[in-house]
Amino acid sequence: MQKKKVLEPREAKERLRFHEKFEAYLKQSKLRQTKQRQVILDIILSLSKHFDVETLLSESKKVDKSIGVATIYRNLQLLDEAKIIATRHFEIGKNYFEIIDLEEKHHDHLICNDCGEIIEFFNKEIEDLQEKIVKGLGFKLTHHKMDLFADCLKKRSCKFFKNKL
Amino acid sequence: MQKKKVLEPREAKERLRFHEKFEAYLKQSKLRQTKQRQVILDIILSLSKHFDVETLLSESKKVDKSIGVATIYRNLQLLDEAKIIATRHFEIGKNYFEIIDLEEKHHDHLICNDCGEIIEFFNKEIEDLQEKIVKGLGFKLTHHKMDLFADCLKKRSCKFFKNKL
DNA sequence: TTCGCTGCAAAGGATTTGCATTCTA
DNA sequence: TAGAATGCAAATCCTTTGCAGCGAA
Repeated sequence: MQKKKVLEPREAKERLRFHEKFEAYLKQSKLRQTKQRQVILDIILSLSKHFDVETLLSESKKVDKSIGVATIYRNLQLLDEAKIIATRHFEIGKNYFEIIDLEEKHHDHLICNDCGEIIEFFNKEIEDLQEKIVKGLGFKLTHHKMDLFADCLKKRSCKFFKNKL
Repeated sequence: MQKKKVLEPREAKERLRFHEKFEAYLKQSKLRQTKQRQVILDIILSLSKHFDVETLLSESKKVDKSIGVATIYRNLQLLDEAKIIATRHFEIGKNYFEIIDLEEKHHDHLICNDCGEIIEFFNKEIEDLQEKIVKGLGFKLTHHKMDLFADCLKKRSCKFFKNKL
């Protein structure tokens, strides 16, 4: 099993590559580069890997208070199409978005019951079993969603626990 | 791996057991039995195992046209607490509900990309791997959600395909 | 000078809530 | 009879849309 990924703050060089990827997508789709699009992607890259609309909107407004919700939603859709972010829904009625690593590695999620922290992991054995099961039922697997919910055994290192101190 | 479960129409005897379970929950919680609650549970038991609010509401209205949405939602919440149904969210913005078998067997889902049909399955190997992964990350698994999305290889037996004929 | 893009506000869809009324225990 | 449950409508929450004006190419 793959080790827990440690999320480092994004470096300038990496951010540039995301901007280039978005730019390329815009050009290819004959869409325009705008100030707002730059700001939104900038903010996304400064947020933690998993974020919600509310956070993105309020952070974006700090840079340019005229940015509206509609622009946020329209561009999240665009970034999803450009495969720069992926849309997730861990709970009812609320969307989460996730920055897709440039290396494009698939992974599943472990969600901490105590603090809601999301940990990514990948396990080849499970992926293989999924293929096998689906095939056995007469289908061809296209994609999947696997979220594991768990209690933290080392409460001291849990974000939630820290907040209680 | 467990075979695909064939869903038989619910027998009167089984329905009675669901009603008894709900009744017991209501009594224990010092809540009241009402005509609407009976109707709603009746309808749920007559629907396919996975259903949505819209279907439940329209079917319930056929029995008692005065039943309102609020009552439906309030009772779905209650039935969830009573562990008679479970709330699911396969896609954004729409909830699905699922009748929990009296035998209470856990299972995962395969969702057909063609017709949306939901097939249940259980695989011990995967369950064991999940435990192992989570433990390795310093957590204790409490529950999980695994949904596999797939294309149907036998289009002829696909609900979606049939509708096209 | 085009259109795509934006902000705003209004519209939507799903779910919830407030309240007067009805009804169960 | 108390207070739980209901139906209705209004209110929320999140997201989408329509439109006139703005701005990138």
